Amino acid sequence: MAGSAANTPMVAGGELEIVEPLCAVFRRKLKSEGLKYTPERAQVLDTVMRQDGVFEADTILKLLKGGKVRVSKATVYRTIRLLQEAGILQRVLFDDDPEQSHFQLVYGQRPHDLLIRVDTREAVTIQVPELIELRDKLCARLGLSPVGHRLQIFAKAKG
Amino acid sequence: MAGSAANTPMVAGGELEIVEPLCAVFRRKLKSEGLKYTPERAQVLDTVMRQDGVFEADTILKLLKGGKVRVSKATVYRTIRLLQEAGILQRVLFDDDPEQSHFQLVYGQRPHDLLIRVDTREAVTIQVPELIELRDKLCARLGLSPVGHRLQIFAKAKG
DNA sequence: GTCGGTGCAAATGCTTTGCATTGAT
DNA sequence: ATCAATGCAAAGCATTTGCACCGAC
Repeated sequence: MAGSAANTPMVAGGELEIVEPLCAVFRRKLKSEGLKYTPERAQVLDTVMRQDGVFEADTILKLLKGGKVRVSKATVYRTIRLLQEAGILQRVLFDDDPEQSHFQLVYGQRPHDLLIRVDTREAVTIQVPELIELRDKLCARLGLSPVGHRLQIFAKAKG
Repeated sequence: MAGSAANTPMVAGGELEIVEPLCAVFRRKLKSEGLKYTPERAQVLDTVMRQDGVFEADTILKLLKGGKVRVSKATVYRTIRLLQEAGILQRVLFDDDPEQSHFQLVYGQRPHDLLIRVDTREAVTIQVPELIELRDKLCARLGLSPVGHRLQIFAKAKG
């Protein structure tokens, strides 16, 4: 199975197979906890969805300034937390910035792994299907159920 | 290649093949930047080395209270940063604790991946040799040199 | 003897929270 | 109509920094 074209790690461009609209996922999560789908939350989700790659809470806040709906800093943070719980967002770790939290979209079941160029600080989303196999096999051997994973590969220009 | 015993992911207990004493690694890094190997830095390194799995700056600080050498909070943080730069420590991400940074030892060339139990919040070090192959292959295809990686697998008790 | 390191405490900056008011269901 | 969500600003907290003194090379 190794080496087949379909199983080869691929860099995912922007093409995304969205099985279900993200807002539906979010609404479901909210409803399941008796929470409300407010215009502010909708607006935050909308802005988050437009993000490409890794972003920060502050970025979202700034993008929302001047939008149709006024959203406060507190609500941005509160909503980001909800989006994490909903499995829509995931925090990402950057070694050189302990202060700020970084996020990425991880909607759908497919994990979005990252290739981070240490020379350019550029982060590209990649997909490594074999990793999921590996992960599931390992969990099975330990008698555990995989819940998810997170991979970051660090690389630099050859030379 | 999949399925061969030698290549199967393994849980690494505590057995560590240390090729070179950690303090030698640290001293070399310090010397290379014209920095000094002080008793405080030695003490922080010593305490860090005793840690098993993931720990926090605050833990180190508390363990150092009452030790032979008095080490301040500032020095603990400054030293942890140096240890990160030296490739001895790496930050680890916990989704539910954005405030505090978590660290783990990553001395030696072997990456220390983590299996995190979401039910018990327990973190176990694992080794996944196939991942390195995968990583190197992917980088090669993109014309990049792998520098390192970080993997966290989240799992819970089966049921 | 020099120059960087340490300790202290104050500053920093992201994130969270309390409370009065507003708004979704 | 009700009960939770929002906004504001203040609080909270891990981490960083300025400065006077101390110690390794």
